[in-house]
Amino acid sequence: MTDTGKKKATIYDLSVLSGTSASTVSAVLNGSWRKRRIKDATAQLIQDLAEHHGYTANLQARGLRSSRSGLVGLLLPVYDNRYFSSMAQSFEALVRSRGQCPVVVSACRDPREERQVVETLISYSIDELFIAGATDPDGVHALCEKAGLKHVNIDLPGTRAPSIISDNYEGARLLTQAIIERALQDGPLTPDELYLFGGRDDHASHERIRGFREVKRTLLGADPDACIQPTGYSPAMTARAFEAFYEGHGKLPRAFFVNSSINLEGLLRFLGQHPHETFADIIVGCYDYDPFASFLPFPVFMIQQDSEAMLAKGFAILEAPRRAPVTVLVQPTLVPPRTALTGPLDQLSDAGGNG
Amino acid sequence: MTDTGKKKATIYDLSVLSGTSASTVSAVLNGSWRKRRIKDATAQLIQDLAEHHGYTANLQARGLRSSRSGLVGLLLPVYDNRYFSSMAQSFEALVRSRGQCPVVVSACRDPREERQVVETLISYSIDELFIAGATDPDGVHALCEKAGLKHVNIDLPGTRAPSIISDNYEGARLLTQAIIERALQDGPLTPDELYLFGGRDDHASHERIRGFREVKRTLLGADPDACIQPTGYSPAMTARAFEAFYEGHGKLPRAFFVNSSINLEGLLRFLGQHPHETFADIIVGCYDYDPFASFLPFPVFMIQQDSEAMLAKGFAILEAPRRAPVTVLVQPTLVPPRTALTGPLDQLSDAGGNG
DNA sequence: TTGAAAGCGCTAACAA
DNA sequence: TTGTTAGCGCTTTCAA
Repeated sequence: MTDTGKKKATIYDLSVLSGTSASTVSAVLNGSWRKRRIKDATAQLIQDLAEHHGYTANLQARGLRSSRSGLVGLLLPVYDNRYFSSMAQSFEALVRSRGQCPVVVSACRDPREERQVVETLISYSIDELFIAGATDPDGVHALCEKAGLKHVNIDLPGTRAPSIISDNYEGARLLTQAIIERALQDGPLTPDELYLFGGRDDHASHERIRGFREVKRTLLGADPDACIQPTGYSPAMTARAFEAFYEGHGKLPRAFFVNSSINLEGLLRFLGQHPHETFADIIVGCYDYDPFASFLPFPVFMIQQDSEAMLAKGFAILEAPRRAPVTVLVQPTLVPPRTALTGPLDQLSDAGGNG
Repeated sequence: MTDTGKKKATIYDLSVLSGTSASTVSAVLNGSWRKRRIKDATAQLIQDLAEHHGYTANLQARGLRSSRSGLVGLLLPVYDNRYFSSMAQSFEALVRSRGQCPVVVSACRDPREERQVVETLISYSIDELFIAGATDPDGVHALCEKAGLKHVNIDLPGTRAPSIISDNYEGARLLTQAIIERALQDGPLTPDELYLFGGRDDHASHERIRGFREVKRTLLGADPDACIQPTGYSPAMTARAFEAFYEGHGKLPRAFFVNSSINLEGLLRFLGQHPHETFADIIVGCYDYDPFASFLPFPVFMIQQDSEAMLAKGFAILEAPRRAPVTVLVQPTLVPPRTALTGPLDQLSDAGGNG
């Protein structure tokens, strides 16, 4: 780091300094020198020089030339909840451990934005793309396909690309069963005392609703259609749905299944408007894990999805020679109330973060 | 999008098709054509052709040539908590609204990793860097300086670069006062009933501790040193600290200040090991905002930092002609218990996310 | 109003 | 074991 400023050193600077050619320098500095049979002494000299002058490769130039970038992308719908933020956290570690550079982007569940973002990533010649939560997976797939970009869907059942999805049906069954069993401890439960809130017209919601209805019918004998209340994926809309229900019925259902932690935030906004003693005896199941939600003043069962396993499988599939549009199911876990699990942060040293 | 495959179209393909030169195509496609006085008809023709063939610029080539990339970086310590994930969310929106491409990376609070990540970003010729939570801001600063990369520190008091920081002192005062007032409702509070847990040897912790002690001394008349319990920033370590305290005293303090949401997660892990009735009457202040924490079964006061304002100020500073290493203070907000605020997600249409 | 040409920093044949 | 050379796709003078 003696070079105190000016412009960044290039392989040409180094070739002059070392009295070798640029291609020799290039080979030494990008690791391909062993197979180019460059003398150890030459390599050593160049490496020392590079170190001394604080050389770092211009990755845009390298990428331009080799049409690869060392970048691996993760496309998220949003950052701001524990499911996706912990997925991003795991992704970072995984990609780094493979010597590549993770790039996380979000597209706000907007199909236009999704395509736009993916095009940008393609323009940077990213090497692989993990798609977690696109509203239009097949549109994104088409772009990737066209650009020859390897990609997998994470927790998203695309029909055209390999997909690793959480077993939403099984998870919903687990969760529904847990809610019912818990509710039965407080006395008999009639079918119209158990609702499902949240979700939208997507695959995950369908599967979860299917699992919910099936278990409910089996255990409670019936499942009136009115007990399914889709609200979309937004805290505000979910809060309104609870408010409407409350106005109509004078209370919340005794027990309910909430389709995601975002919907659960909607419940909180509703609760914030009312004394919580009013709802002291509700029982909630949430399809998602958030450590704080686990300690709310009523029982909250949660389903924790194994995003680390999904990502790992994703890499495995991308590495495999044949990449048929398979669908891999990953099993989620039931988390009982008042359970604070460890997360990806725990793998860091004195991990955690300010904030 | 008629071109069904093969290689991506380049400006040369388009120049042949349009019967113009590559430089004309380039100018038309990068928006500089008005000032190059290119005929409207020519521009239109080329744009149609580009559209038709699904042309997208190779950003690595553009970046290589112009040594800019359109990329704006945000360096986070970690993703997985609401403070940073919501900062990432705001960052995305802000950068996109300026027509640039946000790149979020994390460095796990590891100084080596931080420098490494920043070097990578520099190698991609990113245009600006927001540094939120580096353990070694001045080391990072040196790298940026050397590369001529414009950067600001967010919630981090670097001495060498402009810094926008949350007013930790004032926030801690607000929070401490709120805790004390609330505790006094349940009866008199002695100085040894109010503790501070969490934090480490960093600027933010110092400021918060200073604010805490000052208010405590003013309102309660004293502040024994034993009442400050630094635990580092990790849920696991914080949980152990609470466990140790509990073993020693047979109870938790009546009221305490927790230094971050990560430390608060540590409290949860501790609580998960004990019946919560035991702690039904504790009063907690948390320096950070998490919507779920707001509804825990005991009063939780929180401080919400205004990361959106910090980022916005950051952009303003980067745009200003003179960039002295100023320090800008941003005021945080006190959030009373059972208050679920809106977040950056609410600015999306039917926002929110699966998971 | 447009084109020709040079070159950003790097990689990878192909020669030597 | 190493050097020469020809680009990767784009921007940007400068000349026409």
